[in-house]
Amino acid sequence: MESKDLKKAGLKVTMPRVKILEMLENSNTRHHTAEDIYKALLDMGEEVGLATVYRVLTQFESASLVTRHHFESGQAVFELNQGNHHDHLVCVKCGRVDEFYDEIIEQQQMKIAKEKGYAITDHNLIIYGTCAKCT
Amino acid sequence: MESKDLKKAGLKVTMPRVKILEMLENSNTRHHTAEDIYKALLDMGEEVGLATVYRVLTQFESASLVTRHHFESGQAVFELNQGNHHDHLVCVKCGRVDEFYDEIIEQQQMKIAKEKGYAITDHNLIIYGTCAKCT
DNA sequence: TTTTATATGAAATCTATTATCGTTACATGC
DNA sequence: GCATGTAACGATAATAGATTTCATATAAAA
Repeated sequence: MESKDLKKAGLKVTMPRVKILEMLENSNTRHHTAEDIYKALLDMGEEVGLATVYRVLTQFESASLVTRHHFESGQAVFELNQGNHHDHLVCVKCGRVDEFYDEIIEQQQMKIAKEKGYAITDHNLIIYGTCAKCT
Repeated sequence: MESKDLKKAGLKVTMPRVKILEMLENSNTRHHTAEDIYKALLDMGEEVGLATVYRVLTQFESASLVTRHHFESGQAVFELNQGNHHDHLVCVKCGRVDEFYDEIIEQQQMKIAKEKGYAITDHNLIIYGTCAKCT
C-alpha cells in the first residue's frame, strides 16, 4: 500500500502521486525521465499533466522516495529508492544503465576523504562506456 | 604559445579560440561554465558571441583540450586539460573543490566495466562532504 | 593578392524544467 | 455524509541552458 508512504512523507494522497509511485514500483526498468513517466501514464489512460509529474518527482526527491541522477544526457533521471546504495554504468551509445556496488571502491573513497580532511555525506560514481551490445 | 595547440587540434587560429584558451589558462579557478567564460570575455572587452563560446568549448572538448563535467546543477562545467586525470571532492557547505587520483579506484573501475561487458570511455567520480574548515 | 573554405555573431530555435493561475479535489470538522 | 478551507491540479506561459541557422567576415592556401 503506497498511500502510507505518501502520508508518512507528509504528502496528500492524490491520484497523480499514487499513479506515479505505482508506475515506478511496477516498472521493469529502474531509471526514468520525467517525460518517460508522463508518457507511460498517458498510455495507461491516466490524465496527468507534465508539470505535475515534475512537481511530484521533486516532492518525492525531498521525501527521499526517489533519487535524481544527472547523467550526461542533460535530462534528469529518476530512480525509486528501494534499499541499497549502488553506482552506475551508462552506455554512451544506447543509454542503457547498469548498476554495481564495489566494497573496495567504497572503502577507498572513505580513505581519500579522510586524508583530505573531508567528512563524506554522499558520493556519485558514473562509469561511461559502450555496453556489450553496442561494441 | 597556444596557437600551436589549436593547429595541432586541426582548428583554425581565430581570435575567439585564442582568447578562450588564454582565459582558461590564466584564470585562477579551474572550473567554468560557458556563461562564466562569456561574461569574463565581455568584461575584458572582447567581442565574442555566446554561441561561439559554446561552439568553441565543444570543439575543445573533441580535441581533448578541455573536459566537460556534469555536476548536480545540471549545467555543464568546463575544465582545461592540463596534465592528468583526476576526480573531485566537493564541499557541500562552502563549495570548495579538491582533486584526487587513486590508482586502486581506477583499476577497480576497469575490472567492474569488464565484468559487465562495458568498454570504458570515461568516468566521473565526485565525493560530497564537508571539508576540514566547515566541519 | 585572390580565392575558398571555415568560423563568426546575432537571432531564432529547441529542450528541459519551473512558475503562474484559475479550477478541482482531498481530508478534516460538523 | 456534507460543507469548507487548503493544498494540489492541469494548461499554458515563462525561463534557462544550449544548439542551430544564416548572412557576413576572416584565416590560410593557392
